[in-house]
Amino acid sequence: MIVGDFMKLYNTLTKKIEDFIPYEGNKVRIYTCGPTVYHYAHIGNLRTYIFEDILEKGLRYLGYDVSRAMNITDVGHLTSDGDTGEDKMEKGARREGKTVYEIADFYTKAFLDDMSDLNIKIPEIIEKASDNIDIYIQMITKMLEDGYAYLSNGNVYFDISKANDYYQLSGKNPEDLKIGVRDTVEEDKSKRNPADFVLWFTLSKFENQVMKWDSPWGVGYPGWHIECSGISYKVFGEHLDIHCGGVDNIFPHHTNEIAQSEAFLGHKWCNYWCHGAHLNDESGKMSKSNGEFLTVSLLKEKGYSPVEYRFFCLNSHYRNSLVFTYDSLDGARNAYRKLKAKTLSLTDEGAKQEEKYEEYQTQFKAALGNDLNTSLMITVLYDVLKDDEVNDTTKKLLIRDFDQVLSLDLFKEEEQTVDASLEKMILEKIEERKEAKKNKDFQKADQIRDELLGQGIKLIDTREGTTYEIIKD
RNA sequence: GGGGCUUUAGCCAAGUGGUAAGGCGUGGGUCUGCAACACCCUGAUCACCGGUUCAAAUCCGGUAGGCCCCUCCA
Repeated sequence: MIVGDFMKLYNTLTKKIEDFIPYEGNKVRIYTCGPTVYHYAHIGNLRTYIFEDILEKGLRYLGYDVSRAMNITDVGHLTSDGDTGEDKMEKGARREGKTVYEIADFYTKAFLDDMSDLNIKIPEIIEKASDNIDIYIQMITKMLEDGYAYLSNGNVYFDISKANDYYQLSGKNPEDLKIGVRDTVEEDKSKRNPADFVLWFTLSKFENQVMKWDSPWGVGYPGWHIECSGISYKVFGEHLDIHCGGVDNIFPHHTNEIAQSEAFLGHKWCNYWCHGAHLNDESGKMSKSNGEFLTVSLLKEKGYSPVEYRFFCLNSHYRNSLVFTYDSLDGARNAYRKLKAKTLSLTDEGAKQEEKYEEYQTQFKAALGNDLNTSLMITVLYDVLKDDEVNDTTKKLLIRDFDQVLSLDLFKEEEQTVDASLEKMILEKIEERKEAKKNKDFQKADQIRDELLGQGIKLIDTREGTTYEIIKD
C-alpha cells in the first residue's frame, strides 16, 4: 500500500463507515450515475455531483490513482412507474418540438456547463447510453443463456429470484415490497415476479419511438438499469471500487445494477456504494415539477455565483439532507465572500513553516478521510487563517493545498467586466470624491457615492484607498 | 400499510462515551467625516421521557415532530 492516509467512507452495502481499500493497489475506479438529459439539472441534482467531485478529488489528494466514469442517459429511462411508460427523452423532445438527439445534445452541454460553473471536474470518461447498445446486448444474451433473464411477451426481463441477495443494498425485504406497493403502480402482467425488471424493450406504447436498435429479440431499446452496468463493464472491466449516486437510486436502480452485473460476471462486482442525500426545499423533496425549478442559471440571474452554492453545499455533510432556502444561501454567500477577501489579502511574508504546514495538513486530511467531512475541512481552513503563529506564506500554501479538493476559487480575483469608458468615468468620480473629502466637502463626497450607487456601482473605502464593485441584482 | 433517516443556539452546522468546533446573523465596542469594510467582545447542557455507565449530545428503549424510500427521480 502506497497510500499513507486512509479514507473512511460510509458504505450503503454494509450500512457502516469502512476503511476504503481499492481492489487493486492504489488504483480507484469510480462510476457515478450521470444525468438523464431531457431537461436542465436542478441544483439538487447537482449537489450529488459536488459530493462526487469531493470524493474524486479527495482520493487523488490522498494519493490514489483515480479514474472516474459517468454515463449520459439519453435513452431507456421511463417517466412512469410502470415498465410500459414513455421514454423521458421522447417526452422532452415532444415538449420542445425537437428531435431526441437535439434534446440530448443540448441538455448534455447544459449539464457539463453547470458542472464547470460549480468547479466540478468533468469525469475523464463520459459515455452515452445510446453509444453502447452492443455491450447491453452482449450482457443480456449471456444472462438469457445462464437463466438469469427470460423473454416474455416481446420484452426481456431479469428474474430477481435468481439474483444473489437481491435486497442487500436497499435493506428491504420482499414481503414489504409486495404489501406496500403504491396503488398508482401499473402492473406488468408479463413478469414472473412483480419486482422483475426490463433489460430490453421491444414493446413501446409509442409508435414514434425514435431511438431504437436491432437486437436478437427484435427492434427495441435497452432498459434503464442495464446502461450503467454495461458502461461500467466496458470501461472498468470486472471490478469496480466505488459506485455513487443519489439516495433515490438505491432502489431500484442500483439494486438492479448489482443483480445484473453479478449475474453477468459471476462474482462480486463493486465493493463500495456511496449515496448523496437530497437537497430539499421547504415543502420537501426538490423536483423539476414542484415549486421553483432551481437551476444554476437561475441562481446566476439572481446574483449568486455557482461557487457560492458549492460553498453552501460543502458546509453540510453529503449524507444529511439539506434544506434550501434563499436565507441560508445568503448566509453562505456572506461567509464565502468574507473568506475569500481574507485569503486574497494574504501577503507573501515569511518562509514556509514546515511544522505548522504539516500539522494543518494532517487535520485537513483527517477531516477529509472521515467520510468526506467537508464542513470540518472548511473549519480547518478557518483555523489556519486565524492562527497568529502561522505566517502568510504558510497560510497561502495551506489554503492552496486545501483548495485542490474544495475548489472554491479562493485565490481567484473577481473579474470586473467593465468596459474601458465606464471604468474611466468611475475612476474619475473616485478621484473627484477623494478631492472633495480632502477639502472636507462631505456633502459632495456623499453625493458622488450615492450617484454611482444609483448606477449600480458601489464604492468601497479601504485603508488602502477606494475601490468599486458592480452590483448585480 | 412497510422500511429507513433525522431532531444541537435566530439560521447553517461539527461532534463516532469524558463535561458543547466553526460560520452567518444579532447586539455592544474600536476604527472612520458619515456609512460600509476590517478588528475585538457577545450566545445553547444538545426535541422529550426512561435506562446502561464512574462518565452520554454521543450507547439502548420509548414518545413526539420533520424528511425520505417502497419499481419517474440526484
